[in-house]
Amino acid sequence: MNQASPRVTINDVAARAGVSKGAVSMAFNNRPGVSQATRRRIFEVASELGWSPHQTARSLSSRRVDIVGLAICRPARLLGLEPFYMEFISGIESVLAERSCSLLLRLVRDLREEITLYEGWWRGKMIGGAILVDFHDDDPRVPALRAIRLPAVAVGHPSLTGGFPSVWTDDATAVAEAVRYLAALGHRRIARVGGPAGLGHSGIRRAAFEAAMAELGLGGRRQVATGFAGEEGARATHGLLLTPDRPTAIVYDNDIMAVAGAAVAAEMGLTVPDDVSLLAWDDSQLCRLTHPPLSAMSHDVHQFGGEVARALFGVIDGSCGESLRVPTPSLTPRGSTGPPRR
Amino acid sequence: MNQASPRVTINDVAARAGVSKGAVSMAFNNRPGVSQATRRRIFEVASELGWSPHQTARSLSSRRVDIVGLAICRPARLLGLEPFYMEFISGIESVLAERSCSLLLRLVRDLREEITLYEGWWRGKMIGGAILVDFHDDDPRVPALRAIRLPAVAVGHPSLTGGFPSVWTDDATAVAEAVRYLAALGHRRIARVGGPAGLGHSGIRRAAFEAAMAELGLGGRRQVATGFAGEEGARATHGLLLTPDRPTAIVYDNDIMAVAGAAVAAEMGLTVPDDVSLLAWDDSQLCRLTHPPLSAMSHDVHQFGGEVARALFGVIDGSCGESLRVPTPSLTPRGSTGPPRR
DNA sequence: AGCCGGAAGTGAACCGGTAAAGTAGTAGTT
DNA sequence: AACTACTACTTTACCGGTTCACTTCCGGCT
Repeated sequence: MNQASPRVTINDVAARAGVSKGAVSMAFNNRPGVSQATRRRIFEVASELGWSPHQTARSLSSRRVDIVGLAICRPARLLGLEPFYMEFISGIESVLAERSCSLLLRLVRDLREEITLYEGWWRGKMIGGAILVDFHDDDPRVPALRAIRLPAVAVGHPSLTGGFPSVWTDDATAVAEAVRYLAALGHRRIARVGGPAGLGHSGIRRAAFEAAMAELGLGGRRQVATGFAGEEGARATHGLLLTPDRPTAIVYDNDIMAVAGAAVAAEMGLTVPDDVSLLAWDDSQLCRLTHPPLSAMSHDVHQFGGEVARALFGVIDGSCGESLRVPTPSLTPRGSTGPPRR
Repeated sequence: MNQASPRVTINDVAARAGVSKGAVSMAFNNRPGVSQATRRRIFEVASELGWSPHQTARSLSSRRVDIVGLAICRPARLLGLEPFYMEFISGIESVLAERSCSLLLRLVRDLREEITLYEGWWRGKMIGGAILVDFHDDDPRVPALRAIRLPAVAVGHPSLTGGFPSVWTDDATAVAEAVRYLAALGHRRIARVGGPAGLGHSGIRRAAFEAAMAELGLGGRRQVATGFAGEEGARATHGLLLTPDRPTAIVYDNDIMAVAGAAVAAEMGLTVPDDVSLLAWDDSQLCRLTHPPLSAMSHDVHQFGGEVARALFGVIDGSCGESLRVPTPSLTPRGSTGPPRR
């Protein structure tokens, strides 16, 4: 009866198995140097005693940490809504778990806080590497985190991530496809509701939209830069639909804004897609829960997260520091897009 | 020129500041024993050298960890949609950050995996405590995690959490309020679309619904136990609305299912709320993005998360191990509920 | 018999901090 | 002057692993 089993350490296991603690260590890191028989005995004793290696001690001496950090800088209320992140995180996890790594998550309010956080985590050796998201133009994280040599993978077009290896989707091509699709349906007044102006990928999409519209000879296009929140999407949609030559199709930068846009259209007595076509982005299940279901530029966010995690491992163990492009979001037409009413 | 500045440790700081490393340690943990002047000098040197204490080493000797664990066991795709969790997490974070703690997050597939994970985390001293969510009837986590003495706070009614201090909302009262509200509007055939049968809080709500209906003398009530996914909510709604004496009001267990329910109603040509009233639960912003906006039993999930974190600190430092009830979800009527059509 | 090589295992030195006991030095008390 | 009480440190022993140089032991080869 181990009445008070205070804390069992590698020493207890070693003693009980009749070996030195070095042997136990070797056994548990399956390194050569212990016979099969001894190895087995050590494992038996360990499970008998309910011992697992103390991660903290382990990483102190081995100088590797099985934790990666992720800071997300968006208002909390907004994050909850955005299906993207949870799915992204779950994708990351799925790969981390393979290596029994864990994810340290923090929601921050601004980039300064994010920088401070990463500095602390990295200098304090709490994390082995980090995942950086939501790049801005002239992102202050780039110089700050390069300076401390934080091993990191960025999410976003390589032109934005200032030298951090990145994983990205070809948003420009996807936007062009979206525009061409709507144009092919007969739309000529196409608008776009995008994320904040300073945000890198919003900028890319914005430019791509301009270019695609120009190429098709479609003037009068309108783009709105807003947040990512549903309410902002609603406001933007409202604004667009109240203009005299209102657009007959709207492309959104995420799901939430598109859903909000659909509600606004309904409220204004407009029929989707006859009066206005709506095209969402990301394509979470949310798109299938509305009526009509939303057409979307869809991509596999879960897998995307997985690739990011894999890339990070490449950076951490130095085996690979290349950027990686994952499949371009592809058009998934549903009920919310169609030819404009005559 | 520190060409290769390999790693600066407390020793370097101590040496450079002309004190012992003990002094540096005291200064950085603002403990008495160093004069203001020395303290200041130590900080100067530290920032000059870009040193922060090595968290791993620190927690090895001080035997405290500034990390708390959270495992969530729901299908990934589903999690992304559920606004609840992100908001909950952000609430937790807001309190953790005050103590510069971090959150270790993991998504698991089943309770066995969750148990294994917590055991590993706790035995490996990776976490100082944990947050347990989604209790089931006879939850296997209870005996397993009590056995290893994991400091934890549970989310859910104390009757479910097997002795773990818990933070909970009075769902039973809220359900009763919901039912009485709908009955007062004139509804007599009220249905409920709930979460999985085995899930603790679903059970509580289910029983409360039964009781409230019985009390009002309303028979013919119907409850469906399903998942939490939108599609499941849609299917359940579909089923309910196709019955001959279809309900005139439906209460959902979360936002997503209610949104999906609204789409189903629209698809079937039913008007909300005239033909059918819909009442959501949790009340994320999603409820305000549909048309009509969804009435909901709303509560402050962000704050709820915060209380959970605070309770966990109480458990970890032994100052408090009491369960805590936070405000009961309150009715927020919007456009999706109204009197039934004559 | 003597030598070599490899497998199995030991022991001690770390990793970078914290904590607690010990030491000056200084001021106040009687 | 001797004793006490503090403050401001220093010293030293951990915390619980990993790593690496070094010993043993054993079989095979010449």
